[in-house]
Amino acid sequence: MSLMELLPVRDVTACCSPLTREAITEENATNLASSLKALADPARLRIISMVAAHIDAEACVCDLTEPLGLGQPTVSHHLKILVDAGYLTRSKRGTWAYYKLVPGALDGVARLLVTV
Amino acid sequence: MSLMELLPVRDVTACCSPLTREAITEENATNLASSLKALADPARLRIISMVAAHIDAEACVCDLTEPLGLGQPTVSHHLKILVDAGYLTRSKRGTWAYYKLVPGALDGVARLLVTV
DNA sequence: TCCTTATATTGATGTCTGTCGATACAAGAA
DNA sequence: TTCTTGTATCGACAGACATCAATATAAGGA
Repeated sequence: MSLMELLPVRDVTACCSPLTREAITEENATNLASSLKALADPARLRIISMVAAHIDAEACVCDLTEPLGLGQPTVSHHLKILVDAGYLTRSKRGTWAYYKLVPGALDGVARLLVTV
Repeated sequence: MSLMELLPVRDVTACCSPLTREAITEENATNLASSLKALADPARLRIISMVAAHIDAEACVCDLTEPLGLGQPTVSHHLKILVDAGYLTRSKRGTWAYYKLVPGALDGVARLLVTV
């Protein structure tokens, strides 16, 4: 239920068939809920969208704080949640930390929701 | 940010293209986050899965409380959130309230997440 | 070495959320 | 009408969350 015990979304989505295809287990429901919770915040959705739209599809913290209108610690906090959940990767170059989308992560979640 | 001011998921997903296709607006991010938040709970994911798996793809509160292991007020609370978010419909017949999936609601959310 | 810059972490605060027990409401049966 | 049953709402409580200011860490430059 908390955002702290997080299985990477890749592992969460590898396990099962779509929600409405067969009854989900309690454990898988807990894991999927955690992955969705990591996504279910306006700032984090915008971060994902901004990273995808940025040059080379990567962005550093300094690219995000001003357009988000949030403090740097808050942005770092959201980025950590997205990395821990497996939606973003972090790579440090010099003093900068660059964040990129994990290919297929969002698609894995989408696959579990779809009904067709 | 709260679960209380909720736009039906149908309206949320009608508005925009996938998250990673173009930068999402602040308002659309807020709406999508609310729709995802309604989904991001183990009990509610299991409810959706159970309703889909039930006979005639509908279920009443009494069908859900025991398998969920939650009290009746708690289940009613979760159902209200899912109805308000536009994932379920409620129809009352006699003393029973029957809940059904809203066709296409989950697919609308999935469409916004997908990157391909 | 010291300074500067970019990022992460810590601690605190107000708000939100999931759950329950108690109660209210609704509808059919006696 | 009264009783019973299924569901909804209310009030309370503990835990979780988003945010910030302050501080710590890391890495390059002078």
